[in-house]
Amino acid sequence: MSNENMARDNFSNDRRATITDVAREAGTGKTSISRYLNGETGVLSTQLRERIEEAIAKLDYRPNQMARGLKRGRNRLVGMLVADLTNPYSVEVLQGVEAACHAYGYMPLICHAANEVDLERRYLQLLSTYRVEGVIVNALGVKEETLETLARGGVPVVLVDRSVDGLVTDMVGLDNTEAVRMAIRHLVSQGFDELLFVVQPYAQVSSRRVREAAFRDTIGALGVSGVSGATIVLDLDNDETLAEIDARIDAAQRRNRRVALFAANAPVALRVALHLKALHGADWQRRVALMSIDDSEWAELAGMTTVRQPTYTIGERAVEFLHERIEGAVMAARECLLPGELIVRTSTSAPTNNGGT
Amino acid sequence: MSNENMARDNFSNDRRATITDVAREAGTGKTSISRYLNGETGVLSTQLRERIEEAIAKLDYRPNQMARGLKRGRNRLVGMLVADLTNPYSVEVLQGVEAACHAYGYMPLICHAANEVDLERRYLQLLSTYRVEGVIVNALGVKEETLETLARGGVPVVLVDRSVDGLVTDMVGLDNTEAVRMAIRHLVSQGFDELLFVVQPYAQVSSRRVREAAFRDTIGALGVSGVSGATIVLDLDNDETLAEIDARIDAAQRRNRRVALFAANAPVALRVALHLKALHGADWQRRVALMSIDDSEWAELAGMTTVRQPTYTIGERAVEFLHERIEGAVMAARECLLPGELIVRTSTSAPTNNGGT
DNA sequence: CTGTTAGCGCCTTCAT
DNA sequence: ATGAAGGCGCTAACAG
Repeated sequence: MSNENMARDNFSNDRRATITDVAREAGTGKTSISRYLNGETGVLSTQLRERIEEAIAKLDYRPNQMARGLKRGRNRLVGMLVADLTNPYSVEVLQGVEAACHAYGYMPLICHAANEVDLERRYLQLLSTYRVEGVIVNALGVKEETLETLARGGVPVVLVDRSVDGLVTDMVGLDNTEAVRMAIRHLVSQGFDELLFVVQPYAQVSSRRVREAAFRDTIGALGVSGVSGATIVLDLDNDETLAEIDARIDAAQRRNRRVALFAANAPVALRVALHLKALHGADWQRRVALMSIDDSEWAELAGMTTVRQPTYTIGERAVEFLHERIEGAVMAARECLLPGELIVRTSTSAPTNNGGT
Repeated sequence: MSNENMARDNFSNDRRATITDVAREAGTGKTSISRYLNGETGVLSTQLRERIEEAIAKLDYRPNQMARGLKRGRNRLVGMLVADLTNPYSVEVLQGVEAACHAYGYMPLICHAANEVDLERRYLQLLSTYRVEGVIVNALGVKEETLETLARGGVPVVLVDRSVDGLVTDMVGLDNTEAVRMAIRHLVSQGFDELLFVVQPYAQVSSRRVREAAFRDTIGALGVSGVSGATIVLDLDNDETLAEIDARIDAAQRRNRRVALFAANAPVALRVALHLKALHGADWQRRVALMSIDDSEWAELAGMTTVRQPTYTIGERAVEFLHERIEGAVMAARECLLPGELIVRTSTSAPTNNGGT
């Protein structure tokens, strides 16, 4: 037997070592190994412990989590279902989730629904079959029977960013209402008096609805001050809906209004920016002001004012909620709304009131 | 008992139903249930099958994957270790991986190392304890003992984008050499004659080294034609290294050279762009040409020329390789280098040769 | 302090 | 065509 293979080949060639192998190697029973693994130290004689450590090292033994989970009923797995990893928001939340999971000793099982309801359902079922101890869900929003089944089956669920109709669970996200107010306050203070809120079709996504409602309400309350606004629904999969934006801007500028576009999230902002650039050329930013919720990486490059979400904290908080639930806490569903932060950049500085034609 | 609870409460209240419960409910043995679950249809009488289906539905039974895996030795889990989810490249590769995994019936366990070696190692170990059947790794690049242990332990490993010193495994990524050549060819054809290649410290990341080498070689071969170039190492965590870029540009322009910056990847491109913007203002793009490898979402917005990587395909191919290996294929390590695609935009159009001062 | 004995939920011969 | 029994790797009572 070649020298370099010695270490691994001691016992049966390929198969990973099991607790039994270790016990045999250490000349003891499986129980002691198990105790050692579970940190029940101090209950083992020093010499036994040493023998065990040697055996483990020699066999390169790693306890099989599946088997442990099967036995004790908890596998430390938590599911994290993300609607769209393409959205930087999700990735940032994810980072918070991951960090918190590690702190609590969970292993996050990340699933990416890619905005497809079928995938969402499929992953939810999969998570269920893997017996995750809890699930953090950035749901697509559609009433998902599987999700409800999970929740009713005793698996803790905490929602992120969006709530789901008819499902009462913990939920954590941005304080959308206040965020929108903050943004509008800023725009108005900068002298803009015609605000165009651009949002994707609400579909079932609660945060979009809430943001739009907040926009409408705030504008309504501002009516007397001469500030007006309107909502434009933009379908990212349908370029034609972009035309309405142009029309609105045109009309307003013709009336000599100082127009500002307010995108409900980063994907919308990007699409709008691309469109405006195609329309007005490289210096489109001098033609129309644009801000958005979500502080994406290119916002700084474009000098676009944004409301940054406390994404990382959202992720952390979600895990905290989940952890409490997993530990057995029983209480009414909680809602955690975190404040956004206004990042002022040049895009909303001087309302130059540059006319239309 | 309230009516709405009837469905779930039939058998013991909370615990998920097990195969035994189903067998009892269907008035048969566990074996038949198992057979049904494994699609050994045609071996079951129609009526038995119906009874089983009813029982499963009634109890909302889902087989426990952990238990199955424990028994048959394969749990259909594959690990996907991502160095940095913040990099859109990774997310795109991920999508290919996910799609392919579904096609093959694998469940991808996604782990995010967040550029931390400790995390990388920890996740690798975790994946090992969960007995994944294979791992796709976008490694940090450092010589990772754990990775080697895994591979030698018989777990198939496929590397993405980067290779790891001293580790021979399948690997799939961009054809960096050709990509760089293509880019340089483009720049030269556009009239640029002073090319500055900006890359992060190579550290252990093979793709960076390869790209830089390709740049140096290609420029070298071009020497006669009056095209020159240099490599600038940019540390994203140290703003001071940006100064060198300015100095180089200045010097070259003073010599009346037509300068183009060539970023080795998206993060570098973004940092450089931000810097240039801070330095030259909103119309920085008229002052200096910038292109990059990686076609990030803001590239279109900035009108930046790029080489787009076949990210999705890379992910798919990685899973294919892994699958073959899991199925037991034995052969020498393969290397799959996919071609990039040049996306020409305005940033590299007219080398206006705008002087320095 | 340490070892023995039952299972966890499922699959797989092996009988029937 | 169907069921009974044993065991995957591990933990958790019980005994010693």
